[in-house]
Amino acid sequence: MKALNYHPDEVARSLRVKKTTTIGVVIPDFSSSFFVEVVRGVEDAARSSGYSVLLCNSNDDPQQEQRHLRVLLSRRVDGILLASTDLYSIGQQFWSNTPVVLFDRIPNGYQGPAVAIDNVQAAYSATKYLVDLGHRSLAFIAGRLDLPTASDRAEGFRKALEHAHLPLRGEYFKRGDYHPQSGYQNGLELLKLPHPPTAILCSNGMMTLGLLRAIAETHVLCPDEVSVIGFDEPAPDANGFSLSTLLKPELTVVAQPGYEMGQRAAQMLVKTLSHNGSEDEGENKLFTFQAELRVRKSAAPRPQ
Amino acid sequence: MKALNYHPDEVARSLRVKKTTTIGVVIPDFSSSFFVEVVRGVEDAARSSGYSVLLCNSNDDPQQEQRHLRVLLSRRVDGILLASTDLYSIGQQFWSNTPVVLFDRIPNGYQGPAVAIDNVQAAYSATKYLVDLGHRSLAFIAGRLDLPTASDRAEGFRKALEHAHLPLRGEYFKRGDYHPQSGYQNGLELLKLPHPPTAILCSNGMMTLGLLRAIAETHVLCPDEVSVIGFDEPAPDANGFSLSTLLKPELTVVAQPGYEMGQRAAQMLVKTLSHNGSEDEGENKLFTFQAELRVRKSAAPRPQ
DNA sequence: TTGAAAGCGATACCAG
DNA sequence: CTGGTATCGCTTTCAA
Repeated sequence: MKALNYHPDEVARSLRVKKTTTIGVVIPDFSSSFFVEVVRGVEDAARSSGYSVLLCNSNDDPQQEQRHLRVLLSRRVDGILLASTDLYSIGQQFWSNTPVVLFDRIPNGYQGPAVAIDNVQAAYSATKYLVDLGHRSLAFIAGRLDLPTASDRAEGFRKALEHAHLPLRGEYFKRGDYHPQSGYQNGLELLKLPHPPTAILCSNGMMTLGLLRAIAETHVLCPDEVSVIGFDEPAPDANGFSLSTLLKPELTVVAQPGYEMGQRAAQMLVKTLSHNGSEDEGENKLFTFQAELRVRKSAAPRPQ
Repeated sequence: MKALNYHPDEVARSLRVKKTTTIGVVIPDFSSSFFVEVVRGVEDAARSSGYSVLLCNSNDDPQQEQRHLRVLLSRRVDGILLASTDLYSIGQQFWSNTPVVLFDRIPNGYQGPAVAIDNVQAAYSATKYLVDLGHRSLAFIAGRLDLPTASDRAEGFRKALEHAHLPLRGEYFKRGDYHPQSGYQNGLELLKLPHPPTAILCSNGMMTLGLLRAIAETHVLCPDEVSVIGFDEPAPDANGFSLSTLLKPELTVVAQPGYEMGQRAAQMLVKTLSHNGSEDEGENKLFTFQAELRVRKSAAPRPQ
């Protein structure tokens, strides 16, 4: 029979059994290698459970995100993985009874299933690492502060300074928007200050790209004159071959386990689906990964 | 009505109207920033035409690719975008009447709709560029030679040497598999040769990652002792912020317009779908992009 | 213009 | 166990 290639109609089947064995994934930025890694993890885990993946890119636009979610719901995906660009809405409304697992961007106090890293801790230890290297003038380039990832990292930075009894100077605290241009712009401003910082912590990979460009253009020496730690590997590292290790100074970063986060999020969702929505399975809370400080060469002891 | 959030059931609709407004995309490697760029282009173009995207990663495994295609067909996607890892099968069987647009990897003599770059030409001009810099000992790291992308690039390399009346030495022609490890391994072998080449052309981004690592480890100076040109940007360049420009020597590359290729492929597919399968619309042939040689610093005149 | 009925291709159920 | 039939939620058609 099937030798003469017959493919059972999955859409008819889906209509009847009321499930599509499909999960929807919404990410805010397809240029970011962090989110690409997450998607890779999701795809792998989903496939190995027999699920297909509908991929959506909101491009950090709340309207597009809403439209994507509507489409996914219309298509009757069994569940949704979401890194929302519009957390306020997420927190407020419950737009459906389709299970959702949030990743990376989680509203404060969110009770549902989610996976993320401990951003406060991650930024704290990166900052402490710089302090321990002797730096006293530390700058921070923040992301969109309406997002917990950004505000938590800022919080971690603040806390570390406080514990070290170092002042937090206003001109050393920059607000970016997670995109490369803002890393570049804020980087330039920091480097051209009368008293530039001797170390900069940058809140994500895209902005780090911009910051590195700013450093290159101003011919400031890194790490001799300024130390840099970035969040995320700015480029995917395949099989341990990471571009970050080949950069002018090898880049010291706080690396999030993107692939594992994606895998885990997908697994949590699939488990919820097989338990058929029985919400409180114990697994249904926030799962927190630990970020890893990858010490390379871009952060060095404070120059004299 | 819809104020009380009602989402029309797209799966029931699909069953009735016999179309899903969904396209399937199968890529061979999710670590490769080239394919990620393609997917980004596909996603954008698809969404703007109202299509959703089912994403599949074959991981360069023919079996997985077959399974993915079966699933996509079962799910009644309206069309498929495919960079196949198993071109022989593609050329032979016509597994369905679901429209397919091939991208990047096209069997020789394929008659259907497809988008790619002129790989012979791309490798030819990169090689000629090296020859014009005075290099006489040129090496080439090939990809999987069963793939036209790989064999065409090899062909372009050969042709350029021939036109320059330069010999093609066996130990300078390496076979890789498009993965980083093979770029690393072959790179080491080349660099440790009694008479190492003064220039290396590397067939894709992943292998270039490996090659750069080999160069770093052996402390060979690039471009002073060996010039390097890679295919593809090994990292995504977001809004003009490319990591390649921040590498130890800024990397000279042959860049494929991945995003545009993805867009174009999706557009071709969508057009075919709206013309309802009337095959020969004039648009339905191979669309060829031009690769761009991005001259930076990793390729320099031959050392004395 | 509006409303009722048939049917898309599977599954699930019930009777034979 | 085998086979006929209702059903999923929508579009389409046809009749009123």
